[in-house]
Amino acid sequence: MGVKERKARQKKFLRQEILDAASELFVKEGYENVSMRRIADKIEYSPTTIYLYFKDKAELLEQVCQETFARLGQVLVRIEELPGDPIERLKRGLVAYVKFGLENPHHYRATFMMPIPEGFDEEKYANPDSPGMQAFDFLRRRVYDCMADGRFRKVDPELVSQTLWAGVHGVTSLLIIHCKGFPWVGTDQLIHSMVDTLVAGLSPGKV
Amino acid sequence: MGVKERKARQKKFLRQEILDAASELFVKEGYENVSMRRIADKIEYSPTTIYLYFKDKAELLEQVCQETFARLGQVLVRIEELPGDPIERLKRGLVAYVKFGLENPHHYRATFMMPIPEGFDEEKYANPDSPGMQAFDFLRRRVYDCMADGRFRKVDPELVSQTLWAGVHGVTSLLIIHCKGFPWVGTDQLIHSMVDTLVAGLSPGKV
DNA sequence: AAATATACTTAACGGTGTTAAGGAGCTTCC
DNA sequence: GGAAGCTCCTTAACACCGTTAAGTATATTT
Repeated sequence: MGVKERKARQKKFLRQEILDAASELFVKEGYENVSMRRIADKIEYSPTTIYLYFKDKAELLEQVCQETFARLGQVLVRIEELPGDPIERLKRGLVAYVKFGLENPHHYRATFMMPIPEGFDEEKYANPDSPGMQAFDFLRRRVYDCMADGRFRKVDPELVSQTLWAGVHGVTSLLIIHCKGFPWVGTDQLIHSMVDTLVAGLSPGKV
Repeated sequence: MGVKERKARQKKFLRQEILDAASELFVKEGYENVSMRRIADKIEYSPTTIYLYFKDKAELLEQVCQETFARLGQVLVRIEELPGDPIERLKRGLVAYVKFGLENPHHYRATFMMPIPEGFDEEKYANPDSPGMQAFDFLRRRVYDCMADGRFRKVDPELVSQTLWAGVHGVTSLLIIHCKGFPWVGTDQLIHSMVDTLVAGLSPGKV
């Protein structure tokens, strides 16, 4: 009587196939250029089949992005395991965040640069198990480490974490859009300038 | 023989009416919810008429955004005229930038958070007379002031300007998206934390 | 009065996300 | 064994979208 299980497996398989097809198109073409019909074509099912597995396009792409951001989590975990100065570990994490964003520009854009769709399931974002939240928790821990070590001034660690996030997000999103014709300094230069400047500004000893 | 002039005036008038209608819809509904047809409805012309005045939707909305960002320029000019400490003037400008973005979220998003449309007229952005570039020039001048006054460490002022921009852009765009459910600290707190931290990090005397 | 130019419209193309209704094929039950 | 029901998927359609080609009415020029 393993029939039920096989069917369940098959359902799960197709679901994953949809996710994979969507992700691949998404990476290549970006949010506005991947349509439900094109995804359907790719997996050789009718477009409406996708709706049996995902509520709508927004949910599908949200899942795709979650899969991707889970990989960021892995990167950060690896950094967390490395030994080192709390400041250095924080900096490494921040730089890794930007690089990850630049390597997955479409996923990054869909996640952090698009308006929340109307069905604003607040829980999704608040959910502490979501990859995004886990990434932020990594940052928060690094901030606590730095404070515990006396390497940061003692101010609200939540505020500090959000400031750092906003900083690296600023670099990431600006470089993703990358207004052409603008006389940019080098990418790495800008990333490190942001990280170093913020960390310096948070350090004790001055004003 | 003022007929030609009258006609030219009328053309200009309709062009402006299209811009105004687009801007109003844009403010209320955001990029993806303002369609050429809805703009046309609003001014009681057929949709195709718009194409006699603007190449496509991207150009129309770009013009709308330019009009809006020209207002940011005015705000910054006013700040530039105020007396004060170079650091204070810089900070005021940075804070004004974020507030402006938060007051015009859809325009801000269209300008700095959307992929450049395919017709990537590089000159448009590079053009030093564009409102965006003028705003950046304001920032650049403030940075030079701070350096000349010895209030900033002497590093590449271009890099510093871009770092500051990325910082305020990060706060602005994050607050515009404003992932619901996330335990944000206060808006003003975050803005000032970013500005103060960056400025502190750029100040001489440490590290 | 005829020809031309201007300003606008109608109709259409090819695309989009999404839903309602229907149809095969398998499972269950009388 | 056959009827009923359930699962999974498809076809067809709706209501939009940006954009273009072709046509029309009005005003200007010749």
